[in-house]
Amino acid sequence: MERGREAHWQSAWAQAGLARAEADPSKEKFFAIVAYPGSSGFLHVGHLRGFAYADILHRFHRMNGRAVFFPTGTHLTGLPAVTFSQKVKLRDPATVRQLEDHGVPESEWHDLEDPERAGRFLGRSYLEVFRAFGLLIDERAYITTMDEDYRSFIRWQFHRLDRAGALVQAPHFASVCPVCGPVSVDPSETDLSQGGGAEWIVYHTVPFRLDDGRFLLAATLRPETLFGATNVWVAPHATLSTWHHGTHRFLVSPEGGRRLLEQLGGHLGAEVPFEELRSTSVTVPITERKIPILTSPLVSPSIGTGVVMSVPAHAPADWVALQELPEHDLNRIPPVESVIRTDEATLTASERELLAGAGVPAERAARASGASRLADTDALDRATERLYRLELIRGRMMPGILGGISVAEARAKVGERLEAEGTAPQVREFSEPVVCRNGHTVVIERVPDQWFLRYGDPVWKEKDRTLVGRLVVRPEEYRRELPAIFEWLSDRPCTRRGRWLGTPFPKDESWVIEPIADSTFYPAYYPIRGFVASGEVPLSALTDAFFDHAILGEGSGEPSLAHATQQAVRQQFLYWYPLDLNIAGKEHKRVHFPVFVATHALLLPAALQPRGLFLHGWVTNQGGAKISKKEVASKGGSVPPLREAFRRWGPDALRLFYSASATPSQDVEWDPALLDATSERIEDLTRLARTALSEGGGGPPELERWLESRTHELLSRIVEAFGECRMRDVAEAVYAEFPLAIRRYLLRGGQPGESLVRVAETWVATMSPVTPHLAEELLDGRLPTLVAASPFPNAASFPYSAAALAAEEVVDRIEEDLRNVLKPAHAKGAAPDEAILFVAAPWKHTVEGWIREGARPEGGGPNLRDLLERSKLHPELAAYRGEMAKYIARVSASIRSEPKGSSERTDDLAILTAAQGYLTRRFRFRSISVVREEEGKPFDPLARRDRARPGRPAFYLFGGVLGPPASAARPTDPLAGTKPSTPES
RNA sequence: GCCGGGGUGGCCGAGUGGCCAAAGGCGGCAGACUCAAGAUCUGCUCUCGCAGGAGUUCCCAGGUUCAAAUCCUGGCCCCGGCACCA
Repeated sequence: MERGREAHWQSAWAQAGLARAEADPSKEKFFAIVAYPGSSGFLHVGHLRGFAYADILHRFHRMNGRAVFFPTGTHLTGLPAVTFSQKVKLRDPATVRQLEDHGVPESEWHDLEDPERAGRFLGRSYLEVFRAFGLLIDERAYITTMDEDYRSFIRWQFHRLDRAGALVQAPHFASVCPVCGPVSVDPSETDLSQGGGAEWIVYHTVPFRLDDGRFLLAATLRPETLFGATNVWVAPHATLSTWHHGTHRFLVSPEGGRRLLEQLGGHLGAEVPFEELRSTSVTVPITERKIPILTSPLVSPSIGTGVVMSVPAHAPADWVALQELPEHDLNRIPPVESVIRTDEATLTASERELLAGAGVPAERAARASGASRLADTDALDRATERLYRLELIRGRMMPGILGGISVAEARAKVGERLEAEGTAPQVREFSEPVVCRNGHTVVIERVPDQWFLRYGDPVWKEKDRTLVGRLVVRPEEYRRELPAIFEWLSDRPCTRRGRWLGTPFPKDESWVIEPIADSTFYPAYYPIRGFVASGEVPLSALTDAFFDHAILGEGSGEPSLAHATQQAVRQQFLYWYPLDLNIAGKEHKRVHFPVFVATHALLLPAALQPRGLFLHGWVTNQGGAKISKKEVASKGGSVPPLREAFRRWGPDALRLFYSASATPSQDVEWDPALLDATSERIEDLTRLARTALSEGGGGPPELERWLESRTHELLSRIVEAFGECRMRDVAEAVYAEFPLAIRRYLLRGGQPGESLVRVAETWVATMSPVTPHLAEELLDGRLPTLVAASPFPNAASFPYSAAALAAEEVVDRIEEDLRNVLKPAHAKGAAPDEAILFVAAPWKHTVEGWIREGARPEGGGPNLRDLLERSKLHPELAAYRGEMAKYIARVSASIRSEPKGSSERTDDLAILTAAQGYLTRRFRFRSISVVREEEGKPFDPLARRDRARPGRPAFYLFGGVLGPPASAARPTDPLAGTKPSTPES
């Protein structure tokens, strides 16, 4: 298709008003959304997959006579737009290149330095992309989350949540930049310049008591190993801070002290040089053992509390540190003994390898990993990780300790016991340094008065469960997982402090509602938005009373607004709600979907609950990773920006690519070569469709019947697949199997004509949901309306004939059999070019029917004797009784593994006679004759004719160099250079 | 660790007990058409096979069954999630 034609059809759809959702009580409705995109930058090819699915479904339902509503919006809440505007301000090179790629004139850049304006600008750019992609979105309902009306809606929503008791305040830990405020630590590094991959590590602490009542507070991931503690480590030349918490005094490194202060409060007191403690010892909690304090370079004061519990039997680093210890220190520590055992028999090969040799486990693991000095940090880390993991999974405590329970249990038990004493708080830390955009180190801080949504509330959860049980969820794997996701769903912080975009939290405007929390219920606002956009409902009327009435049917509505208007709003809402389908990428599995479902479950009555969720995979780069913005660049980048993708392949190729290259649940790998292939495929189909739509004499009636039956079959399958959102199956049927059927028709000698044209028009119409531009282009001028506005083809308008399908299968089957025999023959240089086909005698039909009746699914065929007995009741079969036994024996063995399917009785003689010309041409034979098995005296030296079965004729091949057949002179290689014989009709 | 999903031919990817040696696409090879190229069409693309067949395959090892890619047991490996991320 000429590239410009897409724009032509898009404006034709716009002119016909196809995208405009019109409530029509005489029609069923279909209302689906795609989770609206955030505003972190320009869209790329990865973003369009969900939109493609949504549009395909909306188009399908529109063609089926439903009123459809496909709205969208832009999510401006949070930091993404802030960050984007910041990058514009700083003229970040990658961002500048994007602006240039998208043709944004430099004069407008200044405007984009404002976060809200930048976000709105990005939202508008998304709409342009959607139009160019051929989406039929009703833009009258377009929202951004910073629009005044949307914020009124959100305020109302939070009032309702509050009234339902869903909001609570509680202490919370959060990542915070001490200078810039709260930040989100995630791989997209929106807020960060470093450390997006950081995880939270939660350390247990172990308080080692000094004689004067102070505690040396060690941090550890494995509190259960305290039974094997031989000493405590601090860094050489360390100075320790005193952290006062409650009535207790703890000695920790200065950094550790600050961390505890941030997370747990208290205050910091005197600094203590380690020298003061050098010769003292401490008491291990629980065991009450006395152990020394020693120094080692293995300790980093900045990690944890800067104090380390040494367990040389189970921590490779401790073991190695011990080897480097001066004699006089070594003498102070108690003997090293294992406190955890692992059962040799349960180990895998690689685990056994880790624990090979003699010594305590840490010693073995260090040896196996090649770590002998503290300087071997990589090897030590490896040894540590493997041993920790192994002992956690397989380990049990030694029999004398805690009764030999498993390590996992022991860890929980020891942790609990320590905490119960009030002297062993947990301390959190990032797994790697995290640095904010402005270069400050991000820390974890306690927020005492964080607002939460109580998703964990048991009463609420019960409502979730009920709804989840009723939801239609695709794909199936996700449906299975969903109940578990709701079990895990727990209270979520729903507000933030800082310079985020968003709606101020109604109960306390010093907070801003957090991005996930303000996008849980918004589909309910879409049906109303049109009234606001048109001015029918002024902003001032968007009060709680208004929404109570419009969405919940409660109260009498907003007094300042005409009753009739409010009735209309309410009707509109009730027409479109419930939402039929919420479509989103798999990243929303645990983010958006659960809270979307939960909020609906809480706020709406059963009849208005959402009906379906649809989760799709990503578009990934060639490594299988989700596409990131960095990869998108017109030059050199592996993923082109959308404008260029549309220019190169056209929107239809992209849409087909998204639907056809993987099941919706799977990721599709972005591969330009595949896009090239897809767009070529569209060209192929175009040619085929044009041929099929041309004038001509038609084909033999039996062939047309077959084509129509195939069309019937395919249409049923397509409609069914649409209904279950199996878009890949749709694409396969429409873009692979349908053309295959048409090619077969042409190959079999069918000509374009009335029948083929009707089929081809139908076929092209089925393309309209997935490749709408192509469909319009091909049927341009042939339909009274646009294809997108015409009814979806109906299988019932094509007669279905099982006999016609069965007949074609007979031809297909004989082709396959002939090919099978010809292949080895040709390999040997033989080239038969004449064939006699023997059609099975009528009695075989009868007998084969009996065999099928008698075949038992659990195996074993019918009894030979019974069948022969039965045949005695049929005098007309008497003559064949001899052959019959042989035939039954041969056939009943193989019949079990044949399809039980169509027992359609075929008139093989008529079918093959009709296909004679085709077969002759196809195999470039000189002649093919079809005879009844029992008739005449055809040439059959190999006695093949006995093999004939109903639907599967026997044959004898001869000619070429194969044999000395009836006629003598013929070219030795009839395949070479021979023109196909002209088909007789 | 816990929860979930997986491992299929050169590649992508269908396929949940029987025409499955396994759809479809991509790639490759060959042929037809053509002065030629391209496009298009046709065939082939695990091994063997002068008669429609046989052998060995769907991560590995066992098992159930007349029959296993599909069910069961054990193992190995991979991916995702478990956070103030839309």
